[in-house]
Amino acid sequence: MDTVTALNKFRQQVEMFVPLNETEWQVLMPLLELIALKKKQNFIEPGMIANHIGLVVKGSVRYFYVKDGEEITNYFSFENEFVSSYKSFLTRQPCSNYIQTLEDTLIVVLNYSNLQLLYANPLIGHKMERFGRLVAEFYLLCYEDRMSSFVTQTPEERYNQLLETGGEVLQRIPQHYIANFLGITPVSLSRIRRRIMKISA
Amino acid sequence: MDTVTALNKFRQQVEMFVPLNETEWQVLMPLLELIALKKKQNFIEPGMIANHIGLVVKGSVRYFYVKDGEEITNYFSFENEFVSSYKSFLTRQPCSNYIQTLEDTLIVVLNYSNLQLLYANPLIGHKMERFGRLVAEFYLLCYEDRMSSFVTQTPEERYNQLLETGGEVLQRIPQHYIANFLGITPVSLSRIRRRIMKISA
DNA sequence: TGTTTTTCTTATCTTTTGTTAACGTTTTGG
DNA sequence: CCAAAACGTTAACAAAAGATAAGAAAAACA
Repeated sequence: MDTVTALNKFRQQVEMFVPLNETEWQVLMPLLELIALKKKQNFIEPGMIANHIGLVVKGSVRYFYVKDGEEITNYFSFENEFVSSYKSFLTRQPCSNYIQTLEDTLIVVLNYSNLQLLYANPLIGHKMERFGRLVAEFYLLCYEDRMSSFVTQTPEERYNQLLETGGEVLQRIPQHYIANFLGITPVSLSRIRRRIMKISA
Repeated sequence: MDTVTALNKFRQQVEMFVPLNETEWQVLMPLLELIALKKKQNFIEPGMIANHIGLVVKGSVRYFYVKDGEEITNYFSFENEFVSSYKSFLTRQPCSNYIQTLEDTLIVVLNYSNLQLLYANPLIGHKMERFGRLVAEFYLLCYEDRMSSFVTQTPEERYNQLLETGGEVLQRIPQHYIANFLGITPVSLSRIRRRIMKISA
């Protein structure tokens, strides 16, 4: 994928939240960079301060912690989704997790200080603040749903719901990552799958 | 607590995110309302569209779903915290949970259409958008932490962490609500507490 | 292609949690 | 102040999940 296509996908995704006129795009565009990562490369590592917020224009990433030497997968970002260690990015504190590509991945990024400049820019600041608000609100709702699912659903219910909503993406992700995502062990997910098989068979 | 004091607490809390000059406050203030609720009254119920975002200036509330006739407590808001069914408020879809006071409670609220007017107001829109963004980002980080805790921690670890961070607020909340909040049953929390007692004794 | 690594399943055993019910205590509300 | 409701603990049993290990299948890659 060439740079122009990548930048256009970024623009298109921003416009899902706020429309941009040509002038505004000309202010924003020069501040973007394109990062290409091979499979299993890290976008961020523990100890680093997340300097970029990005949009995955091709490929996918997973977020994971290392606890007692074990990787625990926490989240994913796929094509046309934003990617960052928001906590580190927003608080300017060192990150505590990895973000690693699951396949060869292209990410359009905007760095922290440039974003602050945009927020403060009278030409485009109001609209960028709105954009930032709407993105944060969007993810707030995603997180709220997932948070609730841990309280109101059993692991089996969470897995069934993921099957319904997750779509084809699930086929591309190793199952033990999904197990982590659901808050259970890979062995336990395997048992849940067998239970479901027996019922539907 | 009188209205003036309540409104001032609201202003003070907004200024934790963005400073307001007197002119701006004079724009914002007339749009606020004060809601007083007695203990166990509902701030919102399933089926309603959340029309207000509020700040708890006195008292506390809990969020809960009803599943199979059972109340499942999901979240709390205490003094100086914002309160709303964000999903319903932001998406304009009917709410699926209750928000109910735990004690006599005062809430300063701003309704949806007034907030949209503020966002669109050239005088104060940029700053209000920023305020909205920062609040959303703040809760995003809270939710992210809680979400992670379900993936990376055991119920016992979550309870221990809650003891460390929760402070005196925990004393005021019935334990079975806390159990729900941790994603376990009241019986199980009781056992966890006994296990901890034995270890520390 | 063939070898190594990763992934998934299965089995066994242990630990934890859920479920239900009983009991004593505390709180609530008339 | 008293009766009713709510709350927390405990017990017993069932169900589910964690830990560990082994083996088969699939994927990676050289």
